[in-house]
Amino acid sequence: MFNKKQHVDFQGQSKLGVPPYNNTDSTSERAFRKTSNHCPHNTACEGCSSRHLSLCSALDRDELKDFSKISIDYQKEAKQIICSEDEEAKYLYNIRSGTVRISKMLSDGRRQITGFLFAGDFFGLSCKDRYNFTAEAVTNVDICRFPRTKIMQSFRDYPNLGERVFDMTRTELDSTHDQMLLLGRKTAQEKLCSFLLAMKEKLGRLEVVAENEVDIPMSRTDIADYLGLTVETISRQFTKLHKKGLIEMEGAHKVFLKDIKALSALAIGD
Amino acid sequence: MFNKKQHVDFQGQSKLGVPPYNNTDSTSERAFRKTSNHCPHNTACEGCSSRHLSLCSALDRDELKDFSKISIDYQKEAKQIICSEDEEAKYLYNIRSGTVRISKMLSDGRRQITGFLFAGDFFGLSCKDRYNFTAEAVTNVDICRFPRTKIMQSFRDYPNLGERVFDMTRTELDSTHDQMLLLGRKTAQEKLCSFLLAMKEKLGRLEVVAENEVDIPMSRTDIADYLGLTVETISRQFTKLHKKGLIEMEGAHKVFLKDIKALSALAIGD
DNA sequence: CGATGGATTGAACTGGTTCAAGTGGAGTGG
DNA sequence: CCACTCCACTTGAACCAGTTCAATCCATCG
Repeated sequence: MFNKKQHVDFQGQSKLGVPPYNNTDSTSERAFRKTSNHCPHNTACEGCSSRHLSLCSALDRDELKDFSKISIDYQKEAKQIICSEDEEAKYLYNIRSGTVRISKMLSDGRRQITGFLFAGDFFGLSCKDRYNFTAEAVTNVDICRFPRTKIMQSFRDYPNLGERVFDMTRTELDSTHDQMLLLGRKTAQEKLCSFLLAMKEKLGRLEVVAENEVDIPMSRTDIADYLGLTVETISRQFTKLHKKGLIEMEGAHKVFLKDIKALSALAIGD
Repeated sequence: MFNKKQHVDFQGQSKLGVPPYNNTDSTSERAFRKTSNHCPHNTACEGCSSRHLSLCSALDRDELKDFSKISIDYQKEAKQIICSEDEEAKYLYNIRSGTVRISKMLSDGRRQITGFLFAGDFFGLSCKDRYNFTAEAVTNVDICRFPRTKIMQSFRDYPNLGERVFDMTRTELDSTHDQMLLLGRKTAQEKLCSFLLAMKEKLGRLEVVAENEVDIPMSRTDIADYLGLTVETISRQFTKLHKKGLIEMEGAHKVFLKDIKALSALAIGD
């Protein structure tokens, strides 16, 4: 695969499941220790530590060293734009830490967030030569960027890597179908329950927190635009779940899921 | 790529753009002549004519002959199930002619159709070992089926083929994002206009019909479940577009788009 | 010709939106 | 350290797009 190629662009997002390694703040340190999916070479090597994250386990150490050379790392502050719709799609991005939102807009400002991405996820893998989405930092983020032409060559050079990314793209496609069911057919309450459980699942792999605690990084507006609702509805549904005794809040962003079973049932409309 | 592999399952749908070749009814004959993307070996060879369709241009004639051996062709009548959610995911399916719907359900019967597939499209490409969707024949369909284990090996044997399928998967992922924007943020009218234009686009490649004619193969209920609306709303929106003079109907399934420009504007909320 | 099932139409209803006001916590500056 | 501002969030009340329920139409088929 990838021996010859015309389309070298990118668009796609996938959960890669390997949190940042060389991040120095304590949360991320703990986060790294939590996952079992760290540097597969058992050496905390340079490649794994800084360049490509989740992709590293598809490569051996020497391959990794070469592969790392084509990327650059940098930061974006919360609310900054990483790339915009219709901009030339030059790069594949891999998130090393923080939260990113991927969105699309209608001309009158209506916005749909198609996904939230976390440490280990990548995006920018499309077949078009322009991004057809906007990516923005929700929190401060560490990013790793690969020129799309070069990474397409890497997929050819390292078939395991290409195969890994293909796997992740298919997994991502699966989850967009779940999201379509949510957007098209679930009620506001079902949507919010599904969201909270999905966040617990995703963030649970990256952060060490109490069993049923979820630290939601994004605003109510973001949640609304992700679930196809308004801020007001999100707020009311939080209140409703609280009154039912299913969740406890601490500020607007820390949620304790008091009854996972009941929330799961609500999430699928049982 | 695809030199070694653990996950060999499938889930995904992609537009491949090559209509059936050896189909004998006149519509399909014309359809075939319409596309320029036919047998790339200029021989109307056995492989291209019956087994794999859209994938054939990624292979030379000998490769194609081998590749064809792993598939079997068969038919399904309208309304029959091709594969079901939670059933063991043994096959990748390629549609040779007809229309298929891919859907997901909630336990109380609410249904979301995540996509309609036509000649040249494939599905069943997931990372899970069970399908997480149901595929049903909307019209009578000719299908070509590949055991997933064997086709994964084919991707390794013929890198061009694997790369082609990867491309198609990414394209499919792109279009699911457009659909999420539609489901989450568009009004009923915008949804129907978007749908009609998308159908014109897709079917226009497969059928020879008058410039602005669209022959919609699916029922109002299917359209509703695809757009996240009810049958009644679909019906009312058809009437509304007709009264505005933007479309003309002939029976419930033949639509003439009288003003593509206006419909396009309505589709994106301008 | 009556039966069956999809499509349309009408009328009442409602979940979620819209608009508007109020609350609370973090940051700023006097 | 307090007052002031800002902005995200919450709450309330009126509204409405789309749903629900019910009746009817209409094409096909035995």
